[in-house]
Amino acid sequence: MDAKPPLRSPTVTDVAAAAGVSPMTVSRVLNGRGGAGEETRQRVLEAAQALNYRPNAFAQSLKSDRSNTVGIVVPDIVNPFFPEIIRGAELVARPAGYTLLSCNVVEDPEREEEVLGTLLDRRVDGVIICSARLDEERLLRAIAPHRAVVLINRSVAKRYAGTIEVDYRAGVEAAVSSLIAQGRRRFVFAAGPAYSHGGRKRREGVEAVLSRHGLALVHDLSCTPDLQGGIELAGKLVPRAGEIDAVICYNDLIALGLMKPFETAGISVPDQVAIVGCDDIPAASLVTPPLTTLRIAKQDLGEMAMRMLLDRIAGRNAQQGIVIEPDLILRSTTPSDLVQEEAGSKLELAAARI
Amino acid sequence: MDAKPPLRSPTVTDVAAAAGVSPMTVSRVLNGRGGAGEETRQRVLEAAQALNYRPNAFAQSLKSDRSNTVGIVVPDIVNPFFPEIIRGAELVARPAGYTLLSCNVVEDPEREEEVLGTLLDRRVDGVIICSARLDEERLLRAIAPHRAVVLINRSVAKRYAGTIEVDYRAGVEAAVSSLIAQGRRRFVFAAGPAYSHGGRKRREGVEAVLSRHGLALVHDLSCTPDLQGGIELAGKLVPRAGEIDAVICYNDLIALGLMKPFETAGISVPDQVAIVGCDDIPAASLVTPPLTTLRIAKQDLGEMAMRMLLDRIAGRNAQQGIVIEPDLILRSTTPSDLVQEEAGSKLELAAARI
DNA sequence: TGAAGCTACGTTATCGTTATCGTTCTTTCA
DNA sequence: TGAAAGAACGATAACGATAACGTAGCTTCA
Repeated sequence: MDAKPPLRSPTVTDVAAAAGVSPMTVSRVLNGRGGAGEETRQRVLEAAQALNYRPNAFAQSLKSDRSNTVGIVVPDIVNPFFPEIIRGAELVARPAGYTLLSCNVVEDPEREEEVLGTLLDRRVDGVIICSARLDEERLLRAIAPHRAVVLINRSVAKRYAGTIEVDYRAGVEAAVSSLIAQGRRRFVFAAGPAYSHGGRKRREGVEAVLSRHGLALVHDLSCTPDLQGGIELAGKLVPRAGEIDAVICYNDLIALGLMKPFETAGISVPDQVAIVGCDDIPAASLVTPPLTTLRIAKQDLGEMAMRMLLDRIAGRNAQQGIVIEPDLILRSTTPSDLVQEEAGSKLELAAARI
Repeated sequence: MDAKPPLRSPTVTDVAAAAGVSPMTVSRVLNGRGGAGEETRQRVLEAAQALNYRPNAFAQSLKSDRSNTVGIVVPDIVNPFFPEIIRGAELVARPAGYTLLSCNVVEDPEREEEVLGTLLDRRVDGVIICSARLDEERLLRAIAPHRAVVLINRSVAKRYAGTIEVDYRAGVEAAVSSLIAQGRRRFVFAAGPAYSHGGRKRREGVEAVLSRHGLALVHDLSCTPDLQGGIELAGKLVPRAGEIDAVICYNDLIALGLMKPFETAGISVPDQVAIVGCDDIPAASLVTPPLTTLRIAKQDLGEMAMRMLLDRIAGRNAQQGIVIEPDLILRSTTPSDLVQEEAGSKLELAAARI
């Protein structure tokens, strides 16, 4: 129990010496490949146990050309949307014998490229990329050398990657439709990062419904997809509050960022201005008034992505693209005759769209 | 640009062949060790570029016995406290040439042990462990084989690991003192995981101040350190609301979890019951009323931990233990004659304690 | 009884990199 | 002019694990 940091960890050779056999026999025993006598097997196992032997993953990977490691790249680990995805992915990866390497890109395309390179150096068996911010060409170049790729919220030619997309467009259409039904006409779209694929889908959803009603966006403003972005955006919107009556936000963080400044400025939500978020992060239901938003099954998303990735690594490219539908969660930042009960309330989108 | 997944990635030998030199020369050039002629250098660099060569990290690690990888273990990546720490750690690790392997333990000691083993298999050069949940003996056994270890919020004999601790005890004392000054007498401690070291410190802080005033805890209840835990705890506290006038919570999530049920039950916060959280996660300032809490510089914490770890990896064990002080952020879940302004308000603890 | 077949191992070679040492060729200066 | 020093590079071996093959000893049955 006197644990001093061991200068060198034991190798197969050490175990072999201790058990009085060849390294190969140790390998055979430890990998359960058979071809070793029962008595020898016991001796080897005891020796390995005694030395606290652990196979060197580098040596194994070098030989086998498989790292049993998969990567997941997220734009910002501090955004509550992503940790749940990571958790889902990990929940699937670990029982399958894979270690998950999660990489944070801090919303920086350069970093995204760099990180995909680092993952390549580590010879990951596959990568999941969430909300890739790179442009098409650089993205393709970055994923090309990878053995298996799954993209979340980004589409790309099928041969390059599997995709899982949230049908933001439909979700946003449901939200906007519901607001129009309640008489709102003067919409603002609080877009997130300009290069976001999901952001474009959301905008399409807003514009589609508006144009169907002969309306157009009053403002289309971009900001960073975090609380600070929402706060800054509020600075621009407050002076023009009279011109608007609804804000559709790229995500919940932006929406939450808007709320305090609006309250301070005496802009009442939802009476004067309605606010809709996206993602349904935990904080959305905690604030006052609780935030109307699009719920996405984040952990499921991570699990599905990882299952798809493992399939692709194994050469089974059965599922090429999955689309999941968000649920419109009506809370109190949008006016409503019937605000849903909080517990377990879900309005299936399919139903919500006409 | 026709990017089909390459069956085999190029090796030094491929580059060497392309440049008409030996593999050794390629290695020399790419590692900038000198000992290569300028003209040769150019040829090699061009060849490497053309083949899109990337050194195999496994082979390098196998030779050098260094992985340039460090691990960080957190109890729950979905708890907003931890992603900020991870981000801080990554911000320091990457420029130093290290890849960060972050592992999620889902509040399970078994998993913690398993994960430390996995990291060992990957031959990480060091590990940061946040809020280790393992008991002393198993923790020591688990960290012993690691080359360098830094513990966040857990102490252990100096020879085994560097430590960074938040002085929760002092922080909680400040919070409780301030409540007592305002006439609160009937305290509940909403403890988190029973095996949490930081939790014990917090309890000590509460009890120290209470006993100084001849008081004792009315209830000492444990729950999971997440929203759900707070909600469940509220179920127990609501019926006994008459017996209490202040709840000190293990963390903000528990505190936030209490608030909605309290509101629903007509228990007014802070008039009837004051609530104090811990961590100052973003949601704490967004809810109504905003949550009084202990602010911890989470990203700094991650950065410091990583710097300490890199020092230890390099053999510089200068800093053995660091203690950081939390700031008591007085918001509106505690009564106050002078509620602090939100922007930039910090009450330095040293000052807050008498 | 002896050839074939099987089991239980050991030997060798290999994955990709790089430290070490050796070789060749050029330069330098007594 | 020749010995010594240095520069530029190649050959070899090793990191740890294991696939492929080799071999010794035993069993089996014509």
